[in-house]
Amino acid sequence: MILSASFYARPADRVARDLLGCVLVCRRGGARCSGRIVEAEGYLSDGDPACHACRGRTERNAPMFGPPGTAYVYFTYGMHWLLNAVCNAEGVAEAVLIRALEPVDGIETMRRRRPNVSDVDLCRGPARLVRALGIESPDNRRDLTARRVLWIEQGGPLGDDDVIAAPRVGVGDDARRLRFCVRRSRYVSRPAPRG
DNA sequence: TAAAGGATTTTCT
DNA sequence: GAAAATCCTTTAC
Repeated sequence: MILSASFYARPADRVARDLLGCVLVCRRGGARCSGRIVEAEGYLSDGDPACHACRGRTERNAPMFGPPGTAYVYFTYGMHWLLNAVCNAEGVAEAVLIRALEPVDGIETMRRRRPNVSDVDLCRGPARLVRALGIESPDNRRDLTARRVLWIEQGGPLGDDDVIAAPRVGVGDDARRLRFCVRRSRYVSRPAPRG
């Protein structure tokens, strides 16, 4: 079952937790790839300096102000694309960064897209999973979710030991807020959060 | 195994 | 002009 907009119409920290175990599906170029979400990070609108929208709306972060369930894909560090799911009510700029997947379908396609990479590393990292799913393209700025190129399906229940809730230190020494990061035990993008 | 540094371009101040 | 929600390779231990 594909998650509805109402699933995302909540604070990003809650959505991040509930996205664990769900399956992210991407259909591009005739190939269908999917992976189970094992790490996600919520960015709240309430003064988080690491949130792209903390200084208001810009051309880049405009999708964050859109309806819940919108895909927000942006470019950073000169070479990486990152995927977010927009959360909370329309006009409230919150999102969940998808940080790592456990590959489910289309692994051969992922291997072609990421040659010379071990299976464990195919989707272990927010930029890595974007490459494995083939999301990088000139039409990144469009609403991939609404166009049904990209969607997230409901996952199975998680065990108590499956979920790790860890605060992540914000960007810069003056970070005033800890973001909420949730992970499962395998395929996490980093061994442990700082702080 | 861990740490450090380079790659590279968009965005905002 | 500086910083950025990162990744990959090299180097050191």
